[in-house]
Amino acid sequence: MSQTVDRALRILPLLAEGPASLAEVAAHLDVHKSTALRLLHTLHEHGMVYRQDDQRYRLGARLFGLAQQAMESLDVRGIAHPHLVALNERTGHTVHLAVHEEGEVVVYIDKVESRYPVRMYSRIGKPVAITVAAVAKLLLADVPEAERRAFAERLDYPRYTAKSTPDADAYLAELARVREQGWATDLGGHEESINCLAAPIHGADGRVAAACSISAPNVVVGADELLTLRPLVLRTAEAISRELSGKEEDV
Amino acid sequence: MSQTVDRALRILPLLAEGPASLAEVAAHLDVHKSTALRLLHTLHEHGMVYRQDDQRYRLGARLFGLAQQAMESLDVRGIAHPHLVALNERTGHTVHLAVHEEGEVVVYIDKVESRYPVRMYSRIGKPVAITVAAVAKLLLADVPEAERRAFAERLDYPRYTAKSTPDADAYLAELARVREQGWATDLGGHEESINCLAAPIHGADGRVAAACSISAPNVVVGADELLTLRPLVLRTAEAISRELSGKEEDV
DNA sequence: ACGCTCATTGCACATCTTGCAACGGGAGGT
DNA sequence: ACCTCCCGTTGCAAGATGTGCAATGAGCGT
Repeated sequence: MSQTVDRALRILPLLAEGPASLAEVAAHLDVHKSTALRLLHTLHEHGMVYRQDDQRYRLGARLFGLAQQAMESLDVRGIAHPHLVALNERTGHTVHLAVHEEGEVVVYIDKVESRYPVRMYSRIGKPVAITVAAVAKLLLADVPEAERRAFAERLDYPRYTAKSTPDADAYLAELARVREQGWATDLGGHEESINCLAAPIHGADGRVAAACSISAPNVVVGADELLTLRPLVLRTAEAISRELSGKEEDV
Repeated sequence: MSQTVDRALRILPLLAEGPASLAEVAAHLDVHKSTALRLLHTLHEHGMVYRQDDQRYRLGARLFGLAQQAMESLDVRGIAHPHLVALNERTGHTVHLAVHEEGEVVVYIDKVESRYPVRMYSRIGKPVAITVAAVAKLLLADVPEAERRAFAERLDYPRYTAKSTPDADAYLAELARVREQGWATDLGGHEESINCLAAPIHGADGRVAAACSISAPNVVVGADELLTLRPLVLRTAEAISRELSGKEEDV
């Protein structure tokens, strides 16, 4: 809606991919160099971009700080954290917390590392592999039918592994099942040797506000053994839901 | 420099503190509501802000993703990571990696958790307590004399603990010492019971490009015992420096 | 030393942004 | 149930603001 701001913001994803020179930025925006310069200048003053020694630009530290602060101020996160730690202590596995946001993105907003030496690669703030991750399935299974359908059609279905969700139809079927049963899994769909088990966290309005999961590599526990932890994960999610909905707000 | 973009960007730190309504945003910017609305709209389209159910705005998931991507594309980070993991494996303590950016901010860009049950609170992306953290001392000790002085004067010196750096003079003296000896510590200056030991990572130009540290609470190891790990930390930093400067780039 | 590329600045034009005023809808009070 | 108040939203005209051009300067490789 605002041309200038729109252009300025289009610079950020470009720089996220790696450093770029003024000329590259101008070309990307399809504007004159002087225009790009002024936009970069403004972004720079706000610490959103950083000018490295070779005069190329990359994203600035301010961005990290903002993202950080924003995540910490999320309600769910603060409430859920102790429960996630407890779950990690009882199972030893990596625990994740994720939320969905209209922009078609699911992101991890908290993580407690596995106590086993094998660690999986994931990071807070990272967009989740939406077509395969257990937490993503739960979050999307909750969006209204029509939207969900349109959304599924629009997605890419990367074949991370042989078990990855192949297409929209398979995904919608999976979402229906997940919705039905109230929990979700990802058995080797993202990384061949890693299994996840997730449960939904409900807000006061009954809708799915977040989802938490435990993940473990095959070498530590097999898929069936992981599934035996289902009651534990579900109970954790329910405890968080209750607290989030304020059903036990008192002292 | 660009008024519109400037206004749009001023919205972000406001929202980072917590959700705000349209009216609040407009008041904060000192502009008409309709103006604020259009800016928010543009930010929204880019996923930078999110509109919650109560119609108030908060920062959006896109921001997390951008920050994430930007951090992962930092050279130092990729190079340093395996070394940090190795250091963690040998000592068991929490390992941090931090960089400095002109905007007067030092941020953690990587972290490997302690293997001991006691964990410290810190998070990737978080701005570092600049006046006390060991990594901050190393990074600032390297900026040119004049700038360093001006900078130190401008800072606040929060008394986190009794051992926190009290004022600019003390800080400058500490920086001089750190510069001299080539490593830094924070002995209970940030949190009473936590000690850190940091070493500098040099870029190809010889300047300090980053710093890494190990941290441990008193209950696990005392300050003097932590200091015995100095050679290990220094060697880790040197290894990263060598690789970063391309002094052993080959196959 | 020369010529190249790339960042930077001043300026006049017009485009895009701005604030106003009017509309609409939801919540809360009577 | 009605009315009223508050807040978000929209159309529009005025002009401030952002834009592209062309010229300057800095840095680098030949």
